[in-house]
Amino acid sequence: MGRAPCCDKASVKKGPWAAEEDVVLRAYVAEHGTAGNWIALPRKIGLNRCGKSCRLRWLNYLRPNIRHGGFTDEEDRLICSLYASIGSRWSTIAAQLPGRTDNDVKNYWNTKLKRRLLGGGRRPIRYAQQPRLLLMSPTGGAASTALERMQLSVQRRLVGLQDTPGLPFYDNLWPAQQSLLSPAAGYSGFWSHIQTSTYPGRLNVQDHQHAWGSSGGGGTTPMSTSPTGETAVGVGSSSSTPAASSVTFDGDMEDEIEMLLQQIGCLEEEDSRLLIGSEAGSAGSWSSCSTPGVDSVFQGYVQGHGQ
DNA sequence: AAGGCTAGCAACCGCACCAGA
DNA sequence: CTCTGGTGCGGTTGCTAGCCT
Repeated sequence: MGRAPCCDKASVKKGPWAAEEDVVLRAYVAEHGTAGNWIALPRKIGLNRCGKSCRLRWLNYLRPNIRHGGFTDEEDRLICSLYASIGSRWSTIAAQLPGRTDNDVKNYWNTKLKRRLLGGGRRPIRYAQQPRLLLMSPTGGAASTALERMQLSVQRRLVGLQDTPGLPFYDNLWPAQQSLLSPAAGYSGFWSHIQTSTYPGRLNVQDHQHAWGSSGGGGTTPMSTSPTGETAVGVGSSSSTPAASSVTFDGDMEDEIEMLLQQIGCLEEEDSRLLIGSEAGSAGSWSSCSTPGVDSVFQGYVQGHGQ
């Protein structure tokens, strides 16, 4: 049984806002503010609208100092960098862009940036003959899109992962990193974010959290090394030994990801090879990203979810 | 000129979280 | 502690204008 709807959807007006409605809403909010109750607001001012609709209209369109369109190159870079580091946290990303709304940023990403990054000239995925880094989904399948793999790569980089064959993922982290990322320490947001944004409906965070257990460490190994030498990176696999998918990505796909990462200006060429290839090497630092501020946003995001 | 297609964007939907009763 | 209402957020939908054939 679901909760009661916030309004009578059958009787409230839906669809595009009329200019008169905008005037009424803008005038009221300018004079009285929202008084902290959007649900009651439309009744007060005689608008036949849902309170949530009023709030959305105000936040995304009527609020002062809103900018629409005309995204600058700097904003493009910031959006791409933040998306790669924290995923589709549009409100967080929008907060870094004065005058931009989360809806605007989301639409801009979905219609322009994503297309620009992944658009024209995509090569078909070929199936590899040689062992390569596998970016695993929790169900054991490879991450299906270049974006997903890009996110996983960056996330892997962000937790300081290094390729050490035979060592489970979490055992491979520094103690400080383990405690930072441990759900036991209260930091579950990062993983739940990964679940919802990277693997909607496919990632079992609880399984992932189980990987630490109460004593931390052991159990599920979201990163594992397969018997064939393929290194699988996953988050919260429900299997203690994630089956290596038969799907791997050959040079073309790696080229594509490398290109994407280079396009958003976050990786030096040498670095991206370390990320994507199976060679051992240091994970580098996100602070080397050419877009200023991304590190601090990510750290803030981490801290915010750790409280 | 007309029909189909696509991109862009405003708005809706549903879920999660939080605070207060 | 539980319930309930309000809010915030991300994903999705649907409309419209412009482009293409």
